[in-house]
This record gives sequence, C-alpha cells and structure tokens, in this order.
Amino acid sequence: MLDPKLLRNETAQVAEQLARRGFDLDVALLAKLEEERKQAQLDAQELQTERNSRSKNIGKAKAAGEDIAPLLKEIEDLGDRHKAAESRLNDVLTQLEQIAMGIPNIAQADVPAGKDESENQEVLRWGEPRQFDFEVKDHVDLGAALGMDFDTAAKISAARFVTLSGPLAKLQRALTQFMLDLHSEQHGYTETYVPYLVNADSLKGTGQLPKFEEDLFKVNDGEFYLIPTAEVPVTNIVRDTITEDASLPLKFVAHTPCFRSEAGSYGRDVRGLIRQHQFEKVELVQIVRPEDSAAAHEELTAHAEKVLQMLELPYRKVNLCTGDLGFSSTKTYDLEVWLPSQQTYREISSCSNFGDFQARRLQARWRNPATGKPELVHTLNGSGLAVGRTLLALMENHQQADGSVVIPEALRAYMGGQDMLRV
RNA sequence: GGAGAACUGGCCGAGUGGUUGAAGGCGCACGCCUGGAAAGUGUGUAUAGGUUAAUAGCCUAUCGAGGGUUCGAAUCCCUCGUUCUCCGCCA
Repeated sequence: MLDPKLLRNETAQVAEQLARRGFDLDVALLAKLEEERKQAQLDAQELQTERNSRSKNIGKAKAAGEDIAPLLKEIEDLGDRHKAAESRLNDVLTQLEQIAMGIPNIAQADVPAGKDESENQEVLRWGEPRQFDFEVKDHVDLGAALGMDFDTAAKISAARFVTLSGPLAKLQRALTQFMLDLHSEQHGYTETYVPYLVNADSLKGTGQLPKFEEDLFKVNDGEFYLIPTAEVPVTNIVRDTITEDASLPLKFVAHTPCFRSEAGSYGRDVRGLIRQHQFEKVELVQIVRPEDSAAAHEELTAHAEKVLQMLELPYRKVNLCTGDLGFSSTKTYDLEVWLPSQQTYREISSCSNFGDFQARRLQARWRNPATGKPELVHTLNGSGLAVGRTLLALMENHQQADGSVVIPEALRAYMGGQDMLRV
C-alpha cells in the first residue's frame, strides 16, 4: 500500500508516477471520495464528542441524585444520528481502502520505463553458454532416464506436477541443502522454518491479496491458502511488530514448497519443470532500515547470483522495466539462467525491494533511534534460488553426449562425493 | 473433538456500567541530591486518524478481534482467535 498521506496530498504526482508503470489512477474519484471522507469523519467525530460530553453529564447528574429523565429526552435521536454518520464514514473508508489496496507500488527512478518484458534492461551476463558438439536434450528427455516422471505425477494429481526418484530426487535435495548452507553460513541469513498454509491476513500483508486470489490454492473454504512463495510466511514474521534498531537488518533464509494455480497461463511452458503447480524454492528475505534498502537489494541479489556462479550456470541479470515490475515492488532484478535446449535465458530468481509498501500493510516497524518513534521498515526478498528450475538448468547445462549429467564441484559433497548422474 | 480458566500500556498488575487512556509497581528518559555512584526524590513515559505551518494545541478511536445492549462499556451479551489445565485422538 502506498502512503495514504502521499496519495491524498500529492495525488497528481502519484498518478504521474503510476502512469510510468501503466497504472491509471482515477484522480477525480479519489478527490471526490477524499472530500466525502473528510466531511463524514468530521460529522461523526462531532456527534461523538457531543455524545461523550452529554453522557458524562448524565453520569454526574445521576451521582448527584438528580432526575436524569429530561437529559435522556434531550438526546433521544443522538444515537441514531451518530450511527448514521458512522456508517456513512465506513462506506467511504471501505471504498478508499479498496482503491488503495489495488494500487501498485511506485517504481524507483532507475527502473527503466517499458511496457513489457521485452524492454527489460540487461545489467550483466556471467559465464559463457557452453558449445555442445552433440545434439542437446532438454531436461525432460534427460530426466526420462534419470527418474523424472510427469505421467505418474499426472496420474497421482494432474498436469504440472512431477515425481522424481533416485538420484534426481537426491540431487534436488542436495541443491536445497547447498543453498541453505551457503546463505546461512556464508551470507549471514538465519535458517527459518515456516508454515506452508497461511491465512488471508498474511497474504494481504505481502500483497498477494486481494488482487491476485486466482493465482492461489485455497484450502478449507478460505481458512487457509497454500503459500505461493516463502516470502509470505517469512515476511509476515514481522507483521504487527516493532523491531529494535539493534536487531536490524533481519535476514531470513527458508526452504519451502511453493504452490501456484497458474490460472491464466494455460498453454505456456506446458513441457517440463519450468512451470509447475508445486515446486521447491529457497527464499531470501531481509527486513532493513529504510536508508539501507537500496544497498541491501544489491547485496541480496549478489547472494542469489553466487549460487548460480558456484553451480557454474551461465546467467544474466536484468533490471525489470516498469511494465514488467511486480505489483508490490519498487525495483526488481531478475536472474535468468541459460537454457541450452531453448537457446535463451529463463527466469530462475527474482529479487525485489518493496520499500515500505509491504511494511505498511503488515504494520512492520522499527524504532528509529533518531526520532524515538516507530517507523515502517523496508522489506526485500529474492529467490536464492528456485530449486526446480535450478535442477533443470543444471541437467541441461552439464549434460554429456550419453545423457549423463556432471555434478558441479560445489555440490559433490552433498551427493556423497558423486561426480556424475549416470544413465 | 469435549470440558474449564484466562487475554488490560514495554513488562507485572488493579479495575463488574458513569469525568478510566486506564490506579499501583517495574523498566526507561530527564532533573534534584552526591566527590562519584547506589539509595532517595521530582517530572515525564502508548499507538493511530482528523484538524493544523507545526512531531504546539484541540478532537476522535484503541483494555485479544469483530458485532450487540445502553444516554454511557475495560466492565454486560454474542461470535471468533490465542494461551493454559484436564479428557479423547494422533506423527
């Protein structure tokens, strides 16, 4: 959520900023509702004040043993008037709230303007895509011989699920362990275990609700939702809390499965592991002082890049343009790994700085020693990395002519010293 | 799943319908006292919204959350949540 004061007082500038990312703010409607809100609030408060003072007087009169009947008669209709004023106020507030919850974050100044992903700005490339002297297979073909089975998963559940068995299942676990160890031991994150079913308040806090409900799996009639990313439970650790200055920054790393309905993506990436209803991800989350968030964003992205580097996977880093930027984000770097089978870079990590946007919804604050007051923190997160996509990227990039897959050096300790997945 | 008890400010804790945003204590901040400290002592010590040039003043809300009763609710009623105890079940 944007700062309501900013939205109120600087509506024109906010609208201009939002237009940059293709969001059309209804300035006139907002101004009208704001005017109504002000009047309704004034009315309600005025009646409230009167009721309070009248009631006090009745109390005094009663204590003094006077007859309070005439006093009661005087304010017969006050209650109704007050209720009416309050319900008017609530109507307006609800409308304003709905609008506010649907407004995306404002992009930082160095986010390139653009309409869609084609206008994202490449920041850097790391590693050389390997030249193969044989015909490359994609991970589905490679996986068929190594224990990756989509048909069995479809029988058990549906399309967009997978079963892994044997060495591939172990490799996925090894990747997860490797990432968790790297971030917790080398990068200063606290390993964290969180619920995979969350309530609606948590999803509102991080911005998935109310706007993106169709992307989620709903459980038990809406009592819970399956998490689409660990960002939700982990960031919500600080919901409704005031963190002491000395404790900042908070850095969490969590491994969780992620569940996405993929409504609206029918026909896209139907083959293979790229787009699944259920996948594993290691997520990095940072809660920082506002002035530190830009630096933290660079740092967090570098932590995710480190994983790709250690796994010897070529990638590029892109600064998402305004049109491709996520709803809650002020700035996002995507890391895209090279996929030989597709001869292109595909997203494997998304690292975002949300500014105070999530913090405001979460009421996540810190006590600023300079002011002594609770102020909103900044929140960030990034995949470090999406494990399923890492698995497929590793298979494809490190495949051999005979269909076996070389295990990168950094991972071998997690595979009992094994250096290759043999067919 | 069943039965019972509880939920008050940073913490502890008083308060069963009337000037209670809330006694008292602890903690914290500043001052006095002291050679310095402790003790003692004085003052202050929430969050959010509105109004405003103002983090001045004023108004409003907030005693787990949401509804209700009432002129008036921390106090009465209902629903929900959380914690604790006992029973059942269970990895």
